[in-house]
Amino acid sequence: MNNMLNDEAIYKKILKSIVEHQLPPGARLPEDKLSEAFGRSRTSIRKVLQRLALERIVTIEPNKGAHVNRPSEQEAQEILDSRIMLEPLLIPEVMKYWSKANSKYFRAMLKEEKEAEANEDQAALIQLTAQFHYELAALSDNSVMADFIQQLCYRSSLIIAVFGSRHSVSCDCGDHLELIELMDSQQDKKAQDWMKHHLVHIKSSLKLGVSDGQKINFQQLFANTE
Amino acid sequence: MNNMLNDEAIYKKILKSIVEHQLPPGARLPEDKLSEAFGRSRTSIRKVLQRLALERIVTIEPNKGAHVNRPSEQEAQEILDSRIMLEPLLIPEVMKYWSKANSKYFRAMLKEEKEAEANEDQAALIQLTAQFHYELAALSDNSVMADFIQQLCYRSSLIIAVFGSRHSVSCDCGDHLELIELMDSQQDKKAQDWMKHHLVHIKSSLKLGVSDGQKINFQQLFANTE
DNA sequence: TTGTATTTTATTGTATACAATAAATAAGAG
DNA sequence: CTCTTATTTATTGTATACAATAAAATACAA
Repeated sequence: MNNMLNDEAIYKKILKSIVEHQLPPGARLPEDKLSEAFGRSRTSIRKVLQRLALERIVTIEPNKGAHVNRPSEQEAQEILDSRIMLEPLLIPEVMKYWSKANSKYFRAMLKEEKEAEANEDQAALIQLTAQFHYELAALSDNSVMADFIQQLCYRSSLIIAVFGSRHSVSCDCGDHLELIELMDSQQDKKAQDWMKHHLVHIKSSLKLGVSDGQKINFQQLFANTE
Repeated sequence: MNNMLNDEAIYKKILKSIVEHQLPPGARLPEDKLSEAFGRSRTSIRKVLQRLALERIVTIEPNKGAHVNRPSEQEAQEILDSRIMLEPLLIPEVMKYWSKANSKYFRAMLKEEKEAEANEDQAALIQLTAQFHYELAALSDNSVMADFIQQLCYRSSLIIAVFGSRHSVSCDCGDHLELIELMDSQQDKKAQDWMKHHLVHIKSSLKLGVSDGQKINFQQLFANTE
């Protein structure tokens, strides 16, 4: 049962549901419904929602409550641009401590990715793709940077929900393997370049500039074509 | 009067006091005392403290409440290393939009810094030094990065409180002016290098490796020297 | 005294009650 | 019927009450 989860556990459950698109951008998160679902008071739920809000996973509007954040086009670009700047920069730091054990661990993760892909388990696939990036960053000896990257990965999941094509999420299982191989063979510069291109590719796969549901042209949408 | 400040205002007041070292690292932040001081219920105060905790300005230990964060040596290094990585990277972005108006604004800020220095107003000096860095970052067209830098600047203020020499805080009023002049004359590369050296200099001015009160060698300290 | 056990005090953790606000519905005027 | 204005309903905002925990002070035995 869900009974008597602590705040951290509630936080993780909600976050997971959002990252895996079970709770899509824009979804309302009413305090009393969640309170009932988790068997805790609204106080605890509010605490969790406020945390998610500070991490920009959720937005809280005064007197209107919490919703899953729906990133704007600008936010999407800023987040991807940040990742394009930062993640390649961390590669050399990661490679300093790169070991056989690391390689094995990440190859196992890629296998899971492949399985999720085979089973068309979209939720698991999204989760694993993000995990790959932030666990890699966590191998650098700078947890301040790693935590920031992790947050950007979670936010990227929202971006994909809003602006992603099918291509955005499933394209790069093969690609991730390439990186591991470059790391194994100590090719710093190539690994760094790979990461940059990988992220640029993800960014370019987004359907930016399509004004997703914000200002719909009803004239065009319902034009009489009979 | 302080009566009826909203949460944001309370947050800013507490943050300011911490950044300016009125509330030093390690200081307790009891909910009921703050609640009384601001004329609001503990609920509001808790919300603010939890926000500060997520921003790593404050630490909250279960059943022990909130204290102003006392950064470890490792945390200090990670934060400074992050700034050394990131702030020079943002300089080109900032320079794209650099204008006469910006120059004027920042020169005015430097004037305030000088005044604070002349009046030996340590609090104002610390605040202005941090402000210089994060307002500069805010000129880049990436608010995600700018917000992160801002947080690192606030955390740096804690680092200086713990590991800083007098030198750390007051050394670089003249220096900041040099940067503005490089920006005015569009010397991208030099401005970038300057920023890196500036931050490296700040880092090296810290008294790291002195184990500040953590694990004192009493044997050595009270060795009989008579 | 010194060390342990017990009580007291101070402080945080959590739930709930009530107030305030926004959204949805219903009522009434033109 | 349409638009505006009340009224109701649902939901969030805030304060407070009480429980749980940790720290401090006291009492007691060796």
